[in-house]
Amino acid sequence: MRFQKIRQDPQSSARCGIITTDHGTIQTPIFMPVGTVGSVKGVYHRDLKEDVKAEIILGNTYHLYLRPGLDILRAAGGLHKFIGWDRPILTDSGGFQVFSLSPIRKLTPEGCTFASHIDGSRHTFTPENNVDTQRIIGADIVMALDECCPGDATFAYAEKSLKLTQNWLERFIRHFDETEPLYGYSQTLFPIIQGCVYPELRKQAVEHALRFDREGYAIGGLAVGEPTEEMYRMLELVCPLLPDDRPRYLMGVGTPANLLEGIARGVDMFDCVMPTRNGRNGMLFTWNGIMNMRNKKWESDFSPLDESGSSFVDRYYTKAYLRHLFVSGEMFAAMIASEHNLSFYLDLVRAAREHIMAGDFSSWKEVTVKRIMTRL
RNA sequence: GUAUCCUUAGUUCAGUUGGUAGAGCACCAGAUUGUGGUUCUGGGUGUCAUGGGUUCGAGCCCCAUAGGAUACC
Repeated sequence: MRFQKIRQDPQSSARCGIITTDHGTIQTPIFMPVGTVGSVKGVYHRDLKEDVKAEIILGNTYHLYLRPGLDILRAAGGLHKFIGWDRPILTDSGGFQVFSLSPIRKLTPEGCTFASHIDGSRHTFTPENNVDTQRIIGADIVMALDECCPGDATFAYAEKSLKLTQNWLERFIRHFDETEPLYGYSQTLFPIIQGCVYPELRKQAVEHALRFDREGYAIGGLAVGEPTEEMYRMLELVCPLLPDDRPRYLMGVGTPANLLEGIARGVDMFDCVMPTRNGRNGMLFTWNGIMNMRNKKWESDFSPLDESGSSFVDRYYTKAYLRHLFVSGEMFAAMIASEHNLSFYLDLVRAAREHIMAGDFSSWKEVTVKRIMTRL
């Protein structure tokens, strides 16, 4: 993997760049649709590429490890071949899922033991076997195994949690560097900066991670219960400490406003379930604001979904029709909403890139944030 | 035709010795940030079939009418 920074915004920390992987290039800032189990829910790969214009998607180690399992993934020749996606893929390690999904979990210095949310069976992730697992999945970018500390954790808990994450990171990197990719293309690994909302812990986390000199760094443990302003403060603290010539990935974030504010603070990569999950539940993000498509007000609004959107679905389907599909519980509703929202998120980061290149990102961001977060 | 039972929110139903009604679903709104097509939160939207009567007061008791169910001629 290679990152080439192309342009720095003079008024903010926003920047443009290009990530090059063996599965193609990614223009940053970028939003990465989440495809947990090897599927961006409800969207054809064809539409993801040609309509949404996704440049990279996510998979999840926790889910893929449980189903279909490593034997199938290895036999398929890795996740790219298994799902028929030839552009870059990033996999999360599953640390967050162990924290958010498993009914039973136990963290030890060795690793984390958890119960499957599918059948209750017990499993253990260690940094070492997690590397092996992500080698088998074969993503272009793999994430270190970490503990995602809750946003309201005490300093003492956050400090202890960070120690564990740092210990796991050392072992993860050691094993990663001792092993080889399995399918003939290269993989890179991003450490994850934790530290909750405590500046000294975040600083410590950055210093520790930088010792390993990796090709990119992730910022985790944000948008997990802390106020949004705290998240922005942490980004303002962490990003300047990270090397200018490496991409920064803010994990799990966020709203359209979060993306623009993150970009302004120096973030290059984002992922979030919001456009797809909230889309499935009827929430549409547009340049003019946010619509709840289930609302009665759209019942007989026969105007296009989004006049200023670039997706095929934006002009082809009407608001009244989409509301009808949601109220009727049709899966088609979720498909249309997902495609629209992902298209909007990708449009949003593309517009951000264009304004960074044009040199007017900051002023554009100020007016745009207000507009896109309006409730329609 | 006769007998018995039923009729309460959009719907399926609950409603105590008579004190002017409640639940599930639906509906209306809100939440959702490294995904379990979820889940959570808030909102009752009513001519108690209709018309009379008894009573201080009726969804409840009495009479009539309408509609429905079952059984027997």
